Amino acid sequence: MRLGEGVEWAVHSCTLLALLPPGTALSAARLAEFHGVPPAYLAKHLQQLSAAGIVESTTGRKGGYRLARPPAEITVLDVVEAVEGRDRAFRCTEIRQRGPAAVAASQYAPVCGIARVMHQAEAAWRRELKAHTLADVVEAVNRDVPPDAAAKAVAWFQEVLP
Amino acid sequence: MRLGEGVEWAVHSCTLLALLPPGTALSAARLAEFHGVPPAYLAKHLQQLSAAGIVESTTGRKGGYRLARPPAEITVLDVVEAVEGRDRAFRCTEIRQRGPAAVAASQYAPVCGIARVMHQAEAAWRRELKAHTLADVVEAVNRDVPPDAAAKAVAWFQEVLP
DNA sequence: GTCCCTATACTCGGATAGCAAGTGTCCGAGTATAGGCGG
DNA sequence: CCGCCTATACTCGGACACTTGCTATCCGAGTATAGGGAC
Repeated sequence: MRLGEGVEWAVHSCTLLALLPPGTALSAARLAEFHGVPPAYLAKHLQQLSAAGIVESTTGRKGGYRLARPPAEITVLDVVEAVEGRDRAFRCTEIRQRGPAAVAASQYAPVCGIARVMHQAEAAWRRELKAHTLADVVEAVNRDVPPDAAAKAVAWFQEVLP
Repeated sequence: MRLGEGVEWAVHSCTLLALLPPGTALSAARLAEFHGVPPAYLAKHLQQLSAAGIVESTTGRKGGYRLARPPAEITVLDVVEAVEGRDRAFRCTEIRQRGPAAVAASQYAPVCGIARVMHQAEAAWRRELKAHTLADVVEAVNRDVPPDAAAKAVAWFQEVLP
C-alpha cells in the first residue's frame, strides 16, 4: 500500500494557504517554489483540490489559490480524499462466490466477513484523519517550526505578496 | 491508495488453511482452484506468507501449505504486512526542510506535524487489523457462510485430501 | 510376506514478460492588470 | 488631470510522454510417495 507524494504536497500547501492574509492568493509556481517541488506536477494536484472545492482559484495577473473555507472546516481527510480519491483501498472481488463451493449469489451475506474487517480498519483510518482539521495542523506547525524558519517564511511572504 | 488483490487472496487462503485437519496441507494449485484465481500468481503471494513465517510449506508429492501457528496467534495485520510490506503508506519526504524557508536540519522537530497526523491514522488502521485474529475471521465466516456452500466445501475437502 | 530400491509425479521457489497507474512535463485558453492615449 | 482602451504578462486547466510497481506467467530444483523387484 502506497500513498502518492501528492498527498504530502497537498497538505503542506493547504497549511501554507491557511496562513495567508485574507484577500490574498498564492500561485502554483510560488507554492512549488516554497516547498521545493516540481511546479507543473504540484499544479496537477492543486487542480484536484480545486475540483473538490477545498481551494478556490482566481485567474489573471494577480491570481492564484486560496482556501475555499476556514481552516477549521477543512479536515485532513478532505485533502487526502481530494488527491487520492474516495475509493476504498481494499476492494472485495467476492472470491468467496467463486470456485467449487459457490452457490447462488442470493444465498450469501451482504458483505464478506473478511471485507468487513478490512473496511473497519479503513474506517478507523478515515476517522482519525477526519478528527484533525487544517486549523489543528496549523497550530501544531506553529508550535514546532524553528524560529529562524518562521522568520524566513515571513520574509518570503512579504517578498512575493503584493 | 490501493491495496493489491494479493491481500484479499492471502487472507482467504489463510482462512481456508485454518479449517484444515491437523497434519494435512493444501497445495497452491488447490487453493487457487477453490478461490477461482490464477494459480501461478497466488503461488507468489503464498511464497511471501511462507517467507514471513505465517505458513509452512512442505515439498514433494503430498506437500503443500499449512499454517505455521494456531489461528488465534495470527492477526490479520500479520497477513496484510506479509503481502503488502511493512513500509508506511505515507512517506514523509521532509519538504518542510526545502525551499526558501529552510534552516539547518538540527533545528527541526524530530517528526513533521503533518507526518504525525498521517502516522496516527495509519497506526489506528494497524491497531484495528491487529485486533482481529484468523480465529475471529474463521468464526465470522462459519457464522455467515451459506449452508449449501459449506456442504460443497466439505465435499471438496474430502475429494482433494488424501 | 517383508524389506529395499528406483522411477515418478508432484511440490515449492525464483526468474521472466506485460500492463496499469502514478510521475513528470508541456502548451493553449482566459483574465485582471498596467501603461498609454485621448478627451 | 481624469477616464477609457488596448496590449501584456501572468494565471489556471487539460492534454501528452515516461517510469515505477503491480499483475500474470513459466520453468527448474528438490522431495515424499508409490510401485516393483529381490530376498
